[in-house]
Amino acid sequence: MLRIGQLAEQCGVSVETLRFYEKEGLLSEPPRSANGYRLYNSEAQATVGFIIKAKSLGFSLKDIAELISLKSTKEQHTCGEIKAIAENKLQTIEEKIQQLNQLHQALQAISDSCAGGEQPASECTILEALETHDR
Amino acid sequence: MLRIGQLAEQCGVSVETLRFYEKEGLLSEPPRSANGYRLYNSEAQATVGFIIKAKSLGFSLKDIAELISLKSTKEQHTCGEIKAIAENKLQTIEEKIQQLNQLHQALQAISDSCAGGEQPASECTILEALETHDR
DNA sequence: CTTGACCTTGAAGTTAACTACAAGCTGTAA
DNA sequence: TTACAGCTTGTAGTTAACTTCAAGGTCAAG
Repeated sequence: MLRIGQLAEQCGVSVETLRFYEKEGLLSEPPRSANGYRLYNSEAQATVGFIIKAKSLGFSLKDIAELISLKSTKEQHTCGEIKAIAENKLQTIEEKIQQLNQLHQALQAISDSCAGGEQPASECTILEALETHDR
Repeated sequence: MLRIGQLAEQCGVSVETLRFYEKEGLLSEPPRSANGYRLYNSEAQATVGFIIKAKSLGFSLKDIAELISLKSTKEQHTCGEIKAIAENKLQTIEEKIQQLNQLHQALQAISDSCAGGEQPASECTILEALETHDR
């Protein structure tokens, strides 16, 4: 059984983050030692690992809470349900990428139009482009 | 001269947003009518357009404040200075895109490993993958 | 003369995911 | 015994870009 500081160290997060996850319902309330310290078992450790991994894959804490609740009642749920969440997230990521690509293209075009260099910015084409509201 | 509600309508933002931009120093304090109403001229309108356009290109309000301050003293600055800001932003966008691409690839692989469908999620490979902390 | 749209100010609320702080108890090493 | 690290709780602060609210002044129409 690990104390909170040990679990935090193992998982590479802060003690405050673990208490925060507990408060948010991502991490269930662990048993306490006689002096009131939280004592975590390896299941708790796995759950924190799950949270960190899911976060690194772009899931929000809200998403993760949903995933954990499905996970804890695996038997009552289908692979399809889980996969739908993943695919939904994939789509969100794709949309973000597309938006950023458009952004990049537009800004690149504006930036390319300006030679840069030492001449005064009085007629800088970047500033001009930013003033122009096409559409 | 436009009152704040008219300018807001013209620009497609809310009245509160305009007052917020003023408070943040993006929009200079306009003259007031006898009754204390803000009165905007076409220059103010152009500035709001500038803000909106720059925002749509991924600049933060902080970036935009900097751009506006350079803009207002164009003569003392070079195209190179302006272009550097644009290129910096382009790089940030590129980094975000790359991160999202990596994310997408990892999540896609995990999602693909699961057939989906009606079988119970007891051994769902997505949940398993989320539990696994490789690295 | 009253209704209603529009304007004023300043302060507080929103969302996400923490982070920091205050005040105090516990356990161990010198 | 006295530091000092580590634990407890609850509350407040952070960032970005607004949004909402409260309380009140202004102006044109009916």
